[in-house]
Amino acid sequence: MNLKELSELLGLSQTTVSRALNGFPEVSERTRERVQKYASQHNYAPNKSARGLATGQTFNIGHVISTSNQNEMLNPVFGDFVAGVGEIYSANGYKMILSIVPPHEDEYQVYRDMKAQSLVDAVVIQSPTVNDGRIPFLKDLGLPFIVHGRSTECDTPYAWLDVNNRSAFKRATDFLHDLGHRRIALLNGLEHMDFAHRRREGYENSLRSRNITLDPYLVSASAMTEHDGFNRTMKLMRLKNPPTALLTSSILTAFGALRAIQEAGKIVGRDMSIITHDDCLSYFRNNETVPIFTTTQSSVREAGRKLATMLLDIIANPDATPPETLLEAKLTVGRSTGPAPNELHKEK
Amino acid sequence: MNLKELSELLGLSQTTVSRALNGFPEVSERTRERVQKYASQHNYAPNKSARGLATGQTFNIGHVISTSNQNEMLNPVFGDFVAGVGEIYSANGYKMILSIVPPHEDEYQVYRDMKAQSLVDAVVIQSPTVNDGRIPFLKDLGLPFIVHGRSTECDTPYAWLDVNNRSAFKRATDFLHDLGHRRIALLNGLEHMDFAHRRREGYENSLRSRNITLDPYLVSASAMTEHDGFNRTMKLMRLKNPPTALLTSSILTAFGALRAIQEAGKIVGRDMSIITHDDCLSYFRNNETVPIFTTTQSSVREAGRKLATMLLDIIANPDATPPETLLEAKLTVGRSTGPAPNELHKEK
DNA sequence: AAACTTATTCAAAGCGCTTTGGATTCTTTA
DNA sequence: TAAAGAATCCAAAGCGCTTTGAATAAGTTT
Repeated sequence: MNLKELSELLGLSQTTVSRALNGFPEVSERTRERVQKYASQHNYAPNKSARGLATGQTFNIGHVISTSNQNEMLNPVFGDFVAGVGEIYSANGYKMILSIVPPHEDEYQVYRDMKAQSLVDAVVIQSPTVNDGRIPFLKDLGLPFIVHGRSTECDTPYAWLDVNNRSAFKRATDFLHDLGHRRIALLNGLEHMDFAHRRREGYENSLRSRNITLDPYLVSASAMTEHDGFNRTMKLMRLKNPPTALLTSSILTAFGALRAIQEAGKIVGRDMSIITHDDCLSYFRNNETVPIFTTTQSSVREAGRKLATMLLDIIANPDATPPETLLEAKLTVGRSTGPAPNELHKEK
Repeated sequence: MNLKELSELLGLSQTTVSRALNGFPEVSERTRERVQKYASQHNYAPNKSARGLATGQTFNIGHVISTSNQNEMLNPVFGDFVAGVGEIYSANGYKMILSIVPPHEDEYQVYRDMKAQSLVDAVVIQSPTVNDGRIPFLKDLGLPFIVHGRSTECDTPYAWLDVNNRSAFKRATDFLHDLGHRRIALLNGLEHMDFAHRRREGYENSLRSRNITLDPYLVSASAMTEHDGFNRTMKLMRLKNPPTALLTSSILTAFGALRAIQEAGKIVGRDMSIITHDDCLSYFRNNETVPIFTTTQSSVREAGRKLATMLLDIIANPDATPPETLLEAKLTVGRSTGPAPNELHKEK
């Protein structure tokens, strides 16, 4: 069923039917209703390609995921982010085009093609690094975009939505300091990632404000896996002078840390405190009456919803100044933090 | 840059340029090379909408994710599956269209629209249930598709790729029986899901072959989260006659179980054995020299690659009989299983 | 009743590509 | 050298929609 057939069926011209369905004012309510009835009855929907060709708008949004770096690791946050974004897209008639870039292939070429083929109206940049090259590139290419996160050292204005990672980690570290902890380890994500970079800044700011010098043995950066959290925590506990608290970048890492601590026969929240950032992943909720972990939390799904809304705004309004949104993470106290064990306790 | 401009630049007709780029034989190699050089030089790529309109092929594949059921829970497997599938798509010029269906909206309507709009050439069905209505629906609609998993009670033939869940769980249960375990708990996924249904069959088959009657207190079905694994294991350990081994459906659940066991001061692999199914999620590897868990493993990413390859075959060859692929999971012995504690041990 | 609005409707062009059927040039063969 | 056959290339139609500019019908005013 196409427009021609539908209009013949109705005894109207294609113009009128098209206008009726697209809500133009110059068609009477009576015929509009008749047209809509027939359309849904015969399950008519305009051909996407034809419409795209005629209007120049695709109603597609591109998401490009590069699997080249860090041995095929996928950001665990990916699923929930996409779910949040996708909700808004489908409520507004947009579709999401997901492009997986295999190892050793050029992510930039994907954007170039998307532009040349008129595949998408805009793209979303995920997992930005410090000084991310994609931002100037897309500006230059003239493809509208928004960044989930930010990119330090990128001076031109661009649209973004980010969690205030610096303040979140400053606050978390302060909280531990206030509990008496003096040796606080940071299990950070890979620090070329912008979010990890900022988290480290927050951590360092807190140390500085308390006049505590940073012990390089206490900070490490790597992929955010359970496995990794376990190994790094094991290593920390074997130090001559181990930390009394850990700050981790992901709930996955936190669970790894917890396993290590339990395996060592220690008790979390007494012998070792943990604060983790929590993206509120749907299959990893930290929402018991008293949560397992003390967290700085910020729902990545909700972030997706907000970001998508911003992007649709950008598309509708391309010449406005790029919007920016900074979300504050919420510090939620759970069972994984407690006062620093005193010297006596530590010695036995 | 469009075809018209490019052909004018080259002093050729649009026909010739189009044929040159699409590999038709009636254009000389010399002009083909010239055309290709100019095209890549000027970053020309055919407009996707125009091409789709002219050929009727979209080179899009639809993935529809419904978030309506089970309180917005996303299948944790989603990310890795999509990564595997997407690799094959992009190697073959296909794009993936991801459609998130918000709660309380009709997934079937999404398929209807995809068909009516000629949005996609085919779709992938994920997370099939027992007697999944989408299979007859899509057949009826005439939209090519493939199922990741299978659907018990669905009698018409359809294309699918699945892990042999029944044999995997039979084998795992047998393995535990061979270690002397007699009270084996099953922490299953939701049993309207086909994979969970089959896993339960495998479990029951093993019990039956050993003449062990099923204790309903030992089997439960729910979402596959860490939280849930923890709670269910806690409950099991509080039974008068607790199990000595657990069979879990996901590595997330397994980690929850492990946490519960450790928190109870027990040792995994001695006081309580665990076997879990492992989808080889990229951020949840179980690949140490001696893995933490004994698993039935099968990479969901690899499954995605295979499934995508099958689907492209179906598209190229629509009238062939629907292909079927059954993958066998690999039983990998790790540190989470050991002989059943003897009665003496159990009594203290 | 004529002139002017206003409300509806429509024919046709155009979006950028592929593809049919035909035209042109270049080789080969009789 | 002419005719036949390949090898190249091209003009134009068509895919299904939106949109421009014009036409018709109905309602209002003078």
